[in-house]
Parts: sequence; C-alpha cells; structure tokens
Amino acid sequence: MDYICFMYERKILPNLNCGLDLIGEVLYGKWKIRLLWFINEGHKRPSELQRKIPDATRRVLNIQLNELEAHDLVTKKIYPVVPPKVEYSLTEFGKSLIPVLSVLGQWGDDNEEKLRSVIMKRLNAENE
Amino acid sequence: MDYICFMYERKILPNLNCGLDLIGEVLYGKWKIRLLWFINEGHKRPSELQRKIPDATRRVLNIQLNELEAHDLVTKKIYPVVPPKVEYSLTEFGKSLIPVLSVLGQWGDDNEEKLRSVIMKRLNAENE
DNA sequence: TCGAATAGGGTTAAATTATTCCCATATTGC
DNA sequence: GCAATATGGGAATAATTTAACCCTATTCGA
Repeated sequence: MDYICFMYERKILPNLNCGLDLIGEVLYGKWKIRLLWFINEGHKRPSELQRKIPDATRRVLNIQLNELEAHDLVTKKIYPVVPPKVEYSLTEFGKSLIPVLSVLGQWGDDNEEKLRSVIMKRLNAENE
Repeated sequence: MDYICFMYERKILPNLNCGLDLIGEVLYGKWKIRLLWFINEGHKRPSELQRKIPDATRRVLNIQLNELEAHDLVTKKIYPVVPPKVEYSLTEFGKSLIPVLSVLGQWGDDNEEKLRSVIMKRLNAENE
C-alpha cells in the first residue's frame, strides 16, 4: 500500500556529493543544532527542551527530534511510567558532532557584533 | 511607499540569541556553503559557479550570492566590459569562516559512509 | 543574421518547513 | 469528578525557500 501517512514525500532529492552536503543534510532544520546542544548540556526531557527553546512549538521539536533519532544522532528512552517520562541522549555519533558545533558557535560568538549588524541591516533592507 | 519589490517580507523574525543562531542565519540557504567554498577555491565568476553547482538554477545562485554580499561575506566586482564580467571574492570576514567550514566538511568526510547510510535510510522511510 | 556566451531581474509555481489547533493517555492532588 | 502534568500524533494552513520560465543587453564568430 502506498499510504504516506502525511509524512512529506520528497520530490527533490538532496545533494550528497561531499562532506559538507552530508553534514548539511542532517543539521538542516531550524532547531536541530540547538536541540543537540541542549541535549548535550543535559537537558534531556522534551519538556525541558521546550522550556529552553520557547520559540518553537512542541510539535516541531518532536518532529526534529524524530529526525535526529532517525539520523542516529540521538536516542530516545521511554520510561513506562505515568505521566510519561522520556529522555533523549546523544549517541556516540551525536557526541562526535559536538566539537564541530563548538567551532561553529565559537565563530558566531567571536563575531557576534558584526553578525548582528549585517543581519539586521539586511532584514531592514528587506522590509524596506 | 511600501512597495516590496517582490522581495519577501519576513513575518517571523529569526532567533539571534547565541553564536550558533547567528552563524546559522548567514549560512542558512541551500547553496551558500557551497558558494563560499567554491569562491574560496578560486571559482569566482557566476558562470563558473553555475558550472560547479549544476543542480541550482542561475536565479537562486544570484539570489544567494546577493545575500552573501549583503552579509559582507563576499564582495562583487563588476568589470565594465562586454560581454559582462563579474567576479566574487571572499571578504576578510568571509575568509575567517573558511576554517569553520573546513571543520564541518571534515566531519562530513570522516563520517561519509555512516551519513549516507542514515540519510538514505530515512529517505526511504519517508517515501515509505 | 543567427546563435552562443555573459550577467541578471521579474513573475509565478512548486516544494519544503514550520505553526496552529485539537485530540488522546493515565495518574496525582484537590 | 476535574484540572494539571507529560508526551505525542493528525490535519489543515501559513510562511518561507527554491525552481522554472521568460526577457533584457552586447559582442564575437560562423
């Protein structure tokens, strides 16, 4: 049966030519890097993550957590208790990504002023 | 006058809380990392870049190059000749990003097999 | 004179991602 | 019994990003 269960079926396949494409594919997603970061910091439960990232809806966080899990960057442990308790952890694969994210974040921190400036300038230009 | 000239006016403002958000904002765009990479490698002219990235249309490349320029990561030099000649170069700011992209790409290369595997697995799951 | 090469913008359509709202479960405390 | 807690999925819609297609301009070479 070809019932897609409302999961989106991609029509354009991703490019996977080089390392940069590959890492882009698993990190592309508005909240993924933050999720990995906060999980690494020890905020493992969905409700905690939600509190750390209040701008995202619970729904998107779930979806992106599912993707991270499908890409084997995090594992999900469900405790059979009520009310339910769930904990995400980084896999070894996920952990190996943390130093990379550190480098990214460091460059962002080092250039914070400049970045804010150019981003705001462009935003204002867009909206006139 | 509030004529938007068909540039999209954002309704949801980006998050700019930390370094990771900031760098994400300037690198978010399907072809931007590749553009920076190839420009750094010396492929400066739009037609060269187009040949290096045949999957993107000329249009998107132009748009993303404009954004990179607006974010002061690249500069554009127009030679007053016919047929027109244009060259993009990294700014100092753009150059400072290259080591960061190297780290990303390196991780991607180091984990190529694994990444291909998890990405393909997920794609297949999506499309059933 | 026609076609290729070079560069780039306007407009619309499609694809993708994110938001919103609603529903369901089961226990604890009031 | 009812609200709160904790987790998560379905469906529809909004927002955003990319793709597709068309048009402009000039010069060189066949």
